[in-house]
Formats: sequence, structure tokens, C-alpha cells
Amino acid sequence: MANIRRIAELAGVSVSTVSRVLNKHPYVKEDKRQKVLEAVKQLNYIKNANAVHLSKGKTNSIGVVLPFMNLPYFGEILQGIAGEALKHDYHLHIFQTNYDKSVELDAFHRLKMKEVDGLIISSRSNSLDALLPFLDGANVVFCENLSGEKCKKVFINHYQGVRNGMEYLYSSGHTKIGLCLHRKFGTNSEERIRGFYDSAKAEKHPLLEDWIFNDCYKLEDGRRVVHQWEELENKPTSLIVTSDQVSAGILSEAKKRGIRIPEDLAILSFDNHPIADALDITSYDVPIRKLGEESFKLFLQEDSFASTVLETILYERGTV
Amino acid sequence: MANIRRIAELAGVSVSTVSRVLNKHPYVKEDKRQKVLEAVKQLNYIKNANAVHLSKGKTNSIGVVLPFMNLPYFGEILQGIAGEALKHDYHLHIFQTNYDKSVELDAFHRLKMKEVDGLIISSRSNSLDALLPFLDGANVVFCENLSGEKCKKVFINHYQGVRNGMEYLYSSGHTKIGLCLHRKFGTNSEERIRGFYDSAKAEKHPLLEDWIFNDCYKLEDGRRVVHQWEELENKPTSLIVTSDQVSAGILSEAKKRGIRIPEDLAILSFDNHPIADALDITSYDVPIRKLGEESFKLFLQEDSFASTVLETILYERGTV
DNA sequence: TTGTATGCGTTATCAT
DNA sequence: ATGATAACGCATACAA
Repeated sequence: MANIRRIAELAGVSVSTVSRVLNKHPYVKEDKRQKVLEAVKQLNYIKNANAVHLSKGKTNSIGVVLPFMNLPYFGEILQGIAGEALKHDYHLHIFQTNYDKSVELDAFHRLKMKEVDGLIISSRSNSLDALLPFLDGANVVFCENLSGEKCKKVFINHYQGVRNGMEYLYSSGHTKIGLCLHRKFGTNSEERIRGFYDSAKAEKHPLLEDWIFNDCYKLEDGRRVVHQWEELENKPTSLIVTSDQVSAGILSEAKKRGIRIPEDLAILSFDNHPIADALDITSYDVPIRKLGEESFKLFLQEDSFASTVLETILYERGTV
Repeated sequence: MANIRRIAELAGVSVSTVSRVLNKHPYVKEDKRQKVLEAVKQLNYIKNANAVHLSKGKTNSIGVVLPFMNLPYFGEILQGIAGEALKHDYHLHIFQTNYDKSVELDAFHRLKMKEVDGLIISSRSNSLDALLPFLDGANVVFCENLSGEKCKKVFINHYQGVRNGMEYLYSSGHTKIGLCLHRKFGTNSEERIRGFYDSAKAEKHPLLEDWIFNDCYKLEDGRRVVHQWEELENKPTSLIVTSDQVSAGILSEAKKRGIRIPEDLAILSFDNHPIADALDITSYDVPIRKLGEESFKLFLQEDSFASTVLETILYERGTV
């Protein structure tokens, strides 16, 4: 494999001149530039990226930490990040964790190893304490509302989203509202739970612990929720569901079992993906793509503790 | 940032010994090993990945070329690749092309630059001729049935899939069958079209050019197909649709417009994603995750022109 | 405008 | 078992 030295030799110039030509620096006489370009062509020369990375101390690539890739949420956020990254000539490294803490830690390790220039944490498994040693001087963007921490963050206002949803359901005559979450832990879920409790308290409406359904990621999980719901003695008359996929599962299973929606059970969903439109699901639009775009913009920002908030918007349809 | 030389200094050994300890090579006396490890701890030393990459001539990462990330197809294939890659300590680079040829070419360029050790082309935009100069000695896996080419490939047997589907519809009493494709060009689509024509010819059934609907990626595209279908003078009584998402759009729009499924229009879908189950869509299971897994396995294989074929399986439901 | 020399941080070869 | 030294390939400060 030809290197810059051989090009210099063949072109009869120094390596620095070759480097200048390759990097389009000014102050190179046209004839030498041509000689270099010829030599490049002749030897089929191609720059070694790793040498550039080592020499420059950066790789122009950013790591994205996420648990899964086959979920619309993460597909959409990736799409947002990738679009923005492409604009700025950055590349994406994927760290798929499956919510495994050690895999997530490895991503931070890679950052320290300078394999990537920064990290976007779209969903976190480790405690902040565990990550702290990796954070100083590192360019990390969190996609959650980390309060008080001095770090970059962008997040959906899940608290307000749920509060709005609760209010909407209360004003539609419901007093017993349940909640379907991705997972119990994690800032985003906690924010939703906080909104859930705060609204119930504010309106002095009942709220039972087993009206909260966890581990709702996929369509199948929605089916499971219907079964769980049916077995409750005291059933909520409506559900706030944090994913259209899960809502779709609920609708499908409810139909099978003769549960009428919204008469027996109202569904207020989040995402507003095309499937919500297709199934006529009332859903809050969650700007996930935008979340991805903004996260990359934050990565580029010098300011090391900027933050961005995004809001949700209601699309009324037939399930409430 | 501390480097290996400073560790050597502090530990009172040579850099080679440090390197040996770091890489768990044998032949290092325990006391020196300890000295080194202490120094590592003391200086908070972390290896520079780019230096390793440069020195070793490889990066332990693989590039995945795909057009979009917010489509279930690509999410699933990524999931498959990522799972297998994780097992073998490989990392994923994403090259999102949006079907832009120059972006795709850039991925091949990066391979030559040794930024990645190999490439998985999950969907291709450039002609093979355009890619040929990049292929010699390069570890590239194509996810399509490239006939005759000496290269690694893994693909779904789309030809047989469509032929089976056609036979199924014919035997269900249909004689006029349409086809919804992602795109007109591309090996996978061409294979499906070939199956489409071959079956019609074999059964001597009619087949019109405008029974083929292109650019069907998302749910919205399914809606559009219904409109197009309605405006046809001579309408097919059934459609083979190469994505459950699109089928979902068709179902939704058909319902709105009072088109009965399968009475007025039968839908035979491909993917068998959960949404097919939820909407009771008859669908051929397409092992996309497996496709991703196999593509990575091929990448690892020495043999530079291995190939793998995967078949589709019918799940009968209510839309035919 | 161009060249020289050094740094980037590691691995690998070859002595000893 | 250990160390000196040469790759690996490029960028860049400094000199000219």
C-alpha cells in the first residue's frame, strides 16, 4: 500500500508538500500540485484514515448508545442523528447495549480511547455515578432531563406530556387512568410517573400502583397489557400508553376479546407514528427525529452544558 | 494524556514490556507486571485506539451501508448484524446513504482508507461497475443475489417467495394479481418482478404493467396505492405487497373508502412483522434479522465468495 | 513556497 | 524474560 512518502518520492517533492496538496492547503505551486496528483493517480494512493486520526487526535465520528435498533423510536432518533451528522461530515458508531451496563460502559471507554469524538446517550442503563469518571472533559450528550448535572442534554418534556394527557382524559370524563411505560427506571420514565402522580393528586382522583404497566416496548407487550388489565379487580377506564406500537397491540387484542375502545377502555398514545393514523389512535406527537437532530447539534456546540427541550402535541382521533 | 512511554518510565521498564502487559502476553515476570499495572492506575492511562488501529492495520469495525434507519427492515437487519458483531468484539459504522450514490461510494472509500475492516451492503444504489474498482481484495458482503459475481452474498429468495405467493393467490381463485415494490431497480426488486412475470406466464394469466406499484416503503405509500388502484380501469383483485407497513396503509385506506378486504381486494404481504399479526394480514415471514446475522458471519469467513440463501414462510391470516 | 524533523501512540521484530 | 528500535502513515512547527 502506497504511502505519502512514496508519493513524495515519485513526485520529486517533500512529504509536507504532498500533505498540503492532499489537504488542499494554499501555497503550493501549480506544477508541483500536478506532479503530486499524478503520482497519487499512478500509485493508486489512498490516505490511511487511522494515521490521520492518530495524528489529528480526532476521528470525526460520534458514538450513539442505544439498547435496540429494531424499535421505531431508535430508528427514528438514529435517522435524525445520521442526517445531521452527514451534513457535518461526521460518521456514526453504534453501541448497541441491549441495556447491558458493561456494554454501555465500553462505549464510554471507547470515547476515552479516542475511538470516537463524542457520545450521544439515547437511553442509559448505568447510574450517573458509574459514568461520572468518564464524564470530565468528554463530549457527551444525554437524551434525558438530567437535573442539575452539568452536561449536555436534550429531552422530550415527558412530564408535561403526561400531565396534558391526564388533563385531556379527565376532561373527557375519565377518572381512573392507567399508564404503560417502557421501563420503570430511567429518567424519562420517572418523569412520566411524576406527571402521572402529580395530575392525579391535583385533581384528587384515585390512582393504584397496579395501574402502571412496565416493559412495554413492542406490539406484543400491548397484548399482554390487555390480559393484565382484564384481571384487575378495579380497572382503569383509560390508559396512557407511551408507544403507538404498544397501543396497536392493545387495540388488536381488545378487538379479539370484545373489549370496546374507547367505550370500555380509552387509549391515549404517544409517538404519533403513521400506525397511529392508520389505526385511528389518539396520540401525542413526539418529535423523536428532532430529538436526534438536536442531540447532534448539542454535540457540536462548544458550551459544555447546554440543553434543549422538546414538547409533545396532541392529535385527536378515535381511541379516547 | 499519558502514553505507553510514560508508563514505561514510571514503572521502570521498557515500552515493550508495557505493551506485553497491556495485551496479556506471556513471558512477563509478575513483579514487573504489577509495576506496570500500578503505573497505569496512577497515571489513569488509557490506550489510544487510533494508534492501535494504525499499528495493527485493522480497526475491528465493520461498515453497514443502508439507505434509511427508520424503516423496520433496516432496523431489523441492523439488530441482526449488531448482535453478531458484539459476539466477536466488532463495532458498527453506519453509512446512511439515502440512496445517494456518492454517499455510498464514500463508504467504499472509507474501506480503502482502512477506517473499517469490511462492508455490508444491505441495499445498493451504485451499479456494480461503479463499485468494481473498490472490490478487489476488499471484504464486502452484498445482501442481494448477485449472479456470477465472485463476491460474498446473502439474500432472501425473493424470486421463489413471489412465485409461491402467486401460486397461493391463483389457487385461491385470483387471476389478476398486482405487485407493490420498494423500488423498481435493485436486484431484490428485479428478482421479485422476475418471479411475478414467470408465474403469470406459467399459468397463462393476464398481467398489466400498471399493476406494479413502485416506491412503496412506508404506511403512507400504501394509502397512495389504494388511490392508484381505484383509478385503474382494469383492476387486479389481489396484491402482493413487499412490506407489512405498506399493507397496513392499504388496509387502513381501504377501510376508509369502503373497499372490502379480501373480497374486493386481497392482500398478500411480506415481512410477517408483529403488525401483520395485529392487523390479521396474511404474510410471508422474511427472516431479516437472520439476514443481518448471516451477513456478518460471511464477513468473518475467509472464503471470499461464499453465499447464503434464506427462504420465506407463509403465515395464513385474513387478507387473502 | 518548500523542505526537514519531530510528534502522534502503539505493535512487532530482533537481539540479548 | 526483557529491551532497543524500527515500522505504521500522516500532520505540522519550524526553518529556510
